[in-house]
Amino acid sequence: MAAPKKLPSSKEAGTGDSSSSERKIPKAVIKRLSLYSRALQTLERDKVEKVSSTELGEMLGLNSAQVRKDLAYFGQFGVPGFGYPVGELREKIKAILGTNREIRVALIGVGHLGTALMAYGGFGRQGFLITCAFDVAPEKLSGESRVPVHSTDELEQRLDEYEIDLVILTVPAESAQGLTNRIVNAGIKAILNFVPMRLQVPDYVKVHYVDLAIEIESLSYYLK
Amino acid sequence: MAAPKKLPSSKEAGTGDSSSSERKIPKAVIKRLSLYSRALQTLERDKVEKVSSTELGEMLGLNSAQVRKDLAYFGQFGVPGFGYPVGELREKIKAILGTNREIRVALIGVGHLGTALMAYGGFGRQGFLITCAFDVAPEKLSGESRVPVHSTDELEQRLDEYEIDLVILTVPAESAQGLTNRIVNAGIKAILNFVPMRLQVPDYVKVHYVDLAIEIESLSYYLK
DNA sequence: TAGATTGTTAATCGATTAACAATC
DNA sequence: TAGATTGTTAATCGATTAACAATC
Repeated sequence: MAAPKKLPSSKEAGTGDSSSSERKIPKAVIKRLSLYSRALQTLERDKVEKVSSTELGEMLGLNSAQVRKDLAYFGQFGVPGFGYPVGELREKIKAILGTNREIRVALIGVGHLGTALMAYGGFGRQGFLITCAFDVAPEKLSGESRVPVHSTDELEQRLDEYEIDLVILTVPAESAQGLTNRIVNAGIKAILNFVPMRLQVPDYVKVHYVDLAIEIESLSYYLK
Repeated sequence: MAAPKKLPSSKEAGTGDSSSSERKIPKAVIKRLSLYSRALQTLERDKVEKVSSTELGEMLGLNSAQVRKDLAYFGQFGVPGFGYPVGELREKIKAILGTNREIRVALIGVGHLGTALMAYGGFGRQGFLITCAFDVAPEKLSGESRVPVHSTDELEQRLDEYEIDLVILTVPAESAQGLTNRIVNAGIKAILNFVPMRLQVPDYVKVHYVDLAIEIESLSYYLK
């Protein structure tokens, strides 16, 4: 295995400037931020120009205090007695999330689920572009797909070539860890993992797990 | 101060008792229960006969105290100085989850994602059987599919006919609430919802949300 | 017995909600 | 000004972790 490349250069070492003075943002807040973004998108489409924390909370099933507190982590976006300006707030949230630009995504594992995710419109709508895909047997897939499907042999150079930011992993469990090691070494820092297993990654890599079998199994507890 | 209240729970062995006297089980515990189940399945396959809370925790990235506490909600499954018997514990967890029997599932909305989920092996492996599917245009789909695809016109009678326990919802947002009302009226009590919107349901209906766009958008926060 | 590991209580940590002065 | 709603602090609630007596 090749040695890791460019880690984020050590600005943080010793200086302790930016990150130490900022309040730490809870993970749950980040997740709600993109809920807010989508709700605001809907309001914008409907030509609504302002929204209160109570209204936004009702749309999403959240407490109004929670909405205000979440937003206040990042600045003063609201106007007392008035509410929040819809368009402006959405832009600010997108900037915070970093989704005010196109995010380039690669998908590894073009099976049933992978194919469905490539065709799924929900990603593109939020500014995510599945740019290329990988599979062990690309030749039998490339015709079907709207995006190029490459061999996993070419993983490292293609991730670089396409300037990929984020990887969606939909491969068999046996190959998941090996591929993860390779993409991490290639500099990928965010993985959306559909493989039902824990991935070992360095601390600076963020993995989100989507575990369909667990979702359905834990649901069945409530059937009784 | 009064008499001691802790007693070795030998009376637990019988039938389930009234919910009012039971401690309430946190939602997070239920979700981990099915993680335990799957980990134990792996151990069983590998002919491992006992496991400690520490080992189980390491497999899943959980604290050993949490593992013990989670399991202790439901009884005394472990042996001090020894650990937990793998096969027995798995059986008990499956019984608690209610997945020690076949759970019959219907899928509504045979688009890309629906098709992928029908083909996805992970459900069947945990005892879930996708028995039938529904779509507004069943005729162009039924040939492709291994399970019968019915018109949504026949929703109520077919859910009854197939004795469906649980519904997976993969339809466009516009039709989601209407269909939800119908399946709830037909007696369905658990929904796995892939539609990116909140569903209005009575309190006794349990909905789990899988929101792919949110997962990926909130990931991108960590790219910077 | 000696060693290991449970079940459980107490301590800690984090997240949600209520309340209200500030302010538009 | 009068009414509305923010931002923020304090209170509450819930979940995780540490510690250890019980016990196999």
